[in-house]
Amino acid sequence: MVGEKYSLLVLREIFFGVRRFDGIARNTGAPRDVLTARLRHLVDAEVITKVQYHERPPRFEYHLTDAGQELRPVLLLLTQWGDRHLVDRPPVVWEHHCGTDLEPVVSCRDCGEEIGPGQLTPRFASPEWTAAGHLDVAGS
Amino acid sequence: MVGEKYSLLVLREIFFGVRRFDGIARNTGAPRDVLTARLRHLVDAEVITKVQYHERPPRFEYHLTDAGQELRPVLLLLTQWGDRHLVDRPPVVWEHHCGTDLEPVVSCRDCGEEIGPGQLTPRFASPEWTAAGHLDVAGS
DNA sequence: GGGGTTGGTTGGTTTTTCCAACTGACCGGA
DNA sequence: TCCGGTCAGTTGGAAAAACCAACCAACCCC
Repeated sequence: MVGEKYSLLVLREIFFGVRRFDGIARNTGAPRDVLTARLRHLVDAEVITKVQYHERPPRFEYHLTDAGQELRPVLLLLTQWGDRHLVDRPPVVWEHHCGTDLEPVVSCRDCGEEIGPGQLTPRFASPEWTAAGHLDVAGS
Repeated sequence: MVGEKYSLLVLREIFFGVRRFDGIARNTGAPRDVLTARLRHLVDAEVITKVQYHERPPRFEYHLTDAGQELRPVLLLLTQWGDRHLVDRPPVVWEHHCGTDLEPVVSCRDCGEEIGPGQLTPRFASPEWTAAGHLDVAGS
């Protein structure tokens, strides 16, 4: 989903409130035909929906579904990472309704501790993955 | 960075502990030449480093830098989203050192509240963005 | 000495992306 | 009524990227 070029940028724009074809095209720099394909794909994946805002000619806006809304934390975190490592100064800050500039933190629901390195071990659902050498964590 | 095909998958593998070329190639399904390019790119971006583990012939492992480690929460959250919306059952769970299966939550550092829809408003660093109609949030 | 592992590179084909131009249906102003 | 602009795409051809199978060098173990 997010591995396709521009799909994350498209979502970013929609999170900003830019919901129309031309606006998204301008802000992402995506070629219009590629954008058409991406939007269709995101609609198919039920991340966004096409909402008609004008009868004739038919004009549409792209709105987030509930599933799409749940991607917001991912974007927020990715943005934070980019702000820290890729740019000098954050080009945009999100103001939280508590009045401060948002700094998102990720923590464990159960113990409340913030996630840091060395706290996690993966456990795989089906043993055949590892057995087939398909995911040989050990041998590396 | 993450928009390029396979780069997120490569990082996932390294987070799993798969650090060598052949293992990453197997688990991601990336063509070897593409993988070569991605790894080089990630090294250039200082997300991972090439660590020699054998002298002759020279053999390398790819390890996360500090910046790379900080991408882990992003992957965790993205995985959580995929588990919820794209697959039936999570193929892998991360065990937190507190003893439970990790469910990551994102919250505001200042007020501690979990991030939900409708709590955030964007503020842009340079007004020319909006002024140029380059990012016209309003007009949509 | 034969087979397997490892970390790539190479050459040629297929798939995507890119880009500029075009379309059709409107709207507002002169 | 004509002219320009907006909007959401579509089209065709060129450029870039991905894909794939084969190859390579330098080991290792038996």
